[in-house]
Amino acid sequence: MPSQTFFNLSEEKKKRLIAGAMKEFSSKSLNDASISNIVKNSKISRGSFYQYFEDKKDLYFYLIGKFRYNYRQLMFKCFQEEEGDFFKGYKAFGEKYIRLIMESEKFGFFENMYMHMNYQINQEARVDFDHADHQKLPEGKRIIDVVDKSQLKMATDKDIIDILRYILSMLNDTIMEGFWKELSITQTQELFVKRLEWITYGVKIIKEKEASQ
Amino acid sequence: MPSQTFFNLSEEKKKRLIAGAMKEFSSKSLNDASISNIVKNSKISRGSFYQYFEDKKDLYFYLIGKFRYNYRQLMFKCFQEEEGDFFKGYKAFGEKYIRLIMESEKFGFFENMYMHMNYQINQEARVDFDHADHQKLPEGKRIIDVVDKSQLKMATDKDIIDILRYILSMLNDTIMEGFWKELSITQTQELFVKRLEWITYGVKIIKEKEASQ
DNA sequence: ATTATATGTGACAAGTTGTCATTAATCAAG
DNA sequence: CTTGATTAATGACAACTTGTCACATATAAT
Repeated sequence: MPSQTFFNLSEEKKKRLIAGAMKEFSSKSLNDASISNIVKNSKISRGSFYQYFEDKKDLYFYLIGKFRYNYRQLMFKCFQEEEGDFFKGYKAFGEKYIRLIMESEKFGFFENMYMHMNYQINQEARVDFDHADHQKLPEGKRIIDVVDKSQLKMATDKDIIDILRYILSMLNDTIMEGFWKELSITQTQELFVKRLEWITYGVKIIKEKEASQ
Repeated sequence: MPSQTFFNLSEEKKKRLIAGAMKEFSSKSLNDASISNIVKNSKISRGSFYQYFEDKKDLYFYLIGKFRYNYRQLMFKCFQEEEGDFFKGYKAFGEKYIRLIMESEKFGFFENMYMHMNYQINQEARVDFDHADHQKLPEGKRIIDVVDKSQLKMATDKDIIDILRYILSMLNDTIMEGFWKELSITQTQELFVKRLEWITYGVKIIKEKEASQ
């Protein structure tokens, strides 16, 4: 987490630093980016940088948190609008989310983020993120409360959360694939929906007699 | 790709170098590993290293190729044994594959590989791998020829390949999760089978009248 | 005006990578 | 053998990193 010193900074200086960092991270991965470049870009001294941030990762996670769309809020809204329908709700959410990421003016940043994101970093960032606790849903409501559980085969809340989370990781995978193969927004959305259909309805043809499965 | 010079090396020297590299990569990610350590470990000069490999990645991809289990062969065998049944075949393959990775004496190497693998690296390694062309199935047979397509909803071969490939990426995700959460082999296998069931049979309860879906 | 406290600074040690002129070993042919 | 030609090995080097730290400079509080 950035130090208090950083948050005390004048808006002008904070903006300068964020812009300098975004410039670097928009063309380079976390690993290839250098602090030297960032301090040059933002015209602050090296010593100051280390007064604000522990290291490069600390700054990067801060930026991810700052520019990460509030997907929980969006997901909540989509499920609500589709009256809890699992397929329709997630479809709406996924399509909107893909558009937000791929249409963002921070395209370069997100592209690098997705292409170079690994499990380790993702988990670390998530811990950071959860800890910050920005993202509480209104009135303590949880996504799971707005999903129509009667549609799903899962019995426990734990399994429902599991499947929701798993589809989120599928969505992220699909976005990566979209960036890598330079798919259009529409193509990426279609790929996502195809996979969502697989998971929702299954890939196997079930014959009448074994339909009890 | 390593240079011809590397392949011309005496077995002793090659082994020394591979061992020195494995030592480094077993406790560090690709990014944290240093060539300086590798050449120290294997007692070769810095200049020689660059005569054998373009850079750190070049060596790393070579090792991945070398130690990567021949999953295609294994997959082929499993589908054959289960008479092409999609669920049974992939279940058998996934369980065996998880055991191979997590029981390997190269655990540290694989753990680091999985935890720090990102889309970019994965794709680059795959290109390297495909190019090397080690891994041709016997007699030009393809996995798709041994899968019972009549069980699946997909109409085209392209879609079948897509779903097979997608489940492979789900399997890798599950292994990452296993490493991260320090799950046992059995727990990781169970998680995989649960997800495979989701994808195979769908997560949604289908009522009689809409069963035509 | 005088302490405290909070910020800003760049030179620095200790590390990294990739290169390259030079030296050493190996091989082929007269 | 000996002489060239090819191929391989070497470590010093420039050019970059990163994180630290003694010091300079603001700002606030008494």
